[in-house]
Amino acid sequence: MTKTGLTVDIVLFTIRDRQMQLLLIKRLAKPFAGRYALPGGFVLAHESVDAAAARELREETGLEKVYLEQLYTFGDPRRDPRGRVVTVAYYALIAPTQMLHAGTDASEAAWFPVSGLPTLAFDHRKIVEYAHNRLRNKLGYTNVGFELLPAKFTLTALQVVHETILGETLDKRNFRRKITQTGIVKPTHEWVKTGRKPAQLYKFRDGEVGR
Amino acid sequence: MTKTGLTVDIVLFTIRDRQMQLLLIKRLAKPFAGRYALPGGFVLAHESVDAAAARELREETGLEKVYLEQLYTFGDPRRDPRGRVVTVAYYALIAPTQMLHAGTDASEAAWFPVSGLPTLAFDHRKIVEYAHNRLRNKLGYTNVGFELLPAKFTLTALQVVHETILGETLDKRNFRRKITQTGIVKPTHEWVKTGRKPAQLYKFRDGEVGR
DNA sequence: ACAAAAGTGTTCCATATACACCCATGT
DNA sequence: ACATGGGTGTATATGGAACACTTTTGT
Repeated sequence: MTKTGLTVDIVLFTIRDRQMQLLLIKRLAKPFAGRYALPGGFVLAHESVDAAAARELREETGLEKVYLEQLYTFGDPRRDPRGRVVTVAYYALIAPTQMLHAGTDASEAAWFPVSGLPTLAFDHRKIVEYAHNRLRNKLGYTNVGFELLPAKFTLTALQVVHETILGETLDKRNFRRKITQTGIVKPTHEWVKTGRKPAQLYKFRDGEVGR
Repeated sequence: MTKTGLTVDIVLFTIRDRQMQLLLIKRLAKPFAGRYALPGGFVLAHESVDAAAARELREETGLEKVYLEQLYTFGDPRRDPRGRVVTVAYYALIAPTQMLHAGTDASEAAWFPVSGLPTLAFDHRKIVEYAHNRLRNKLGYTNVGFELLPAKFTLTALQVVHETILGETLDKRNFRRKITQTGIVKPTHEWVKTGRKPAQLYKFRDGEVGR
């Protein structure tokens, strides 16, 4: 029974300034010391792989109870110069209003727009692309979009989320009709002064959907 | 750096007698000796996880170059009574015309309809359900259906594939129009006497798509 | 002759798309 | 007053769903 190293890596997305952004951490240790990499680390002996992903995310960002979904497992024997390390990749989504607490190890973490990433360690570039694709597809048949917004949001903010993920502009009237007619959002009757004219806040159908 | 056991398991589907069927192998060794399980085994030290899946499938069935896609990684620490073993699950599709060669280890292999499986070893029941769902979904936006047919097939045979995967009957005229109008199949002008009236054989768009 | 599977069109409905103006407020 | 983002309706095109009969052959 051969044994292998097993890690998890997390692509943590948010939307800021109408751009998809993701969190990278500057590596302190070899290999790839000084390079940016995805948050992640080794799976411990007695935890599930899913739990390892949640733990690493918590340790490196302070985030709990975020949307976290397994992506794909990358198992090329040469993906890690230390030797055989298989990684199970996840992606996570948070609202830009959620703040991060610095990790216990004071490594340097920073947000980067997906369209302007530095050179990444390991095969993390490939993982990011895989995650970005998954997110785009998933937007079409699920409600993942809401995970990138706070509990209450304007319809324009929701549209910006969709436009940013899809990389194309959408017609305002068609978008609003589709969203409101499916009953997926409920008006809160609260109003915010975001631009000039106040906008109504909406919330996701049944409360907060696991946030 | 903790190390864990790593296996691959393969859900090999085919369609026979208008039923989804999958291949199971009776385990000889402990744990779960005597129980049926999915074909699979340990990932070797220097092979990629994908290669391990292809190798196990070849060793246990003689099949090469079949459609093989990674599904999901199951990492509950209690899923294997021997201790920590994470498995990367795959699913594979073959035409019912493709014959299997018995594996080198003369273990007992048999086809079972998905709707009448025996009790399975490990968490393999969960893996099968995951694979079955993936296949159903994937049929809607890809051409996986063709992987369950020989290179040349009648439109009725293709419809049976779709009906069997979806578990519902489809309208013949709507189905044929959709298939032929997208140009996804080409008529071969060969005819087979399957029922009473001869039926035309079609083939998938560009040759054999990796079979 | 009859049973069995092959083959073939049209209508309707739902959903997606294209498109432009007025409104409330802050500066 | 004007600039900014919020909010609203209609017409057309497209894709999916419902629906029944004729044809060819083997028995």
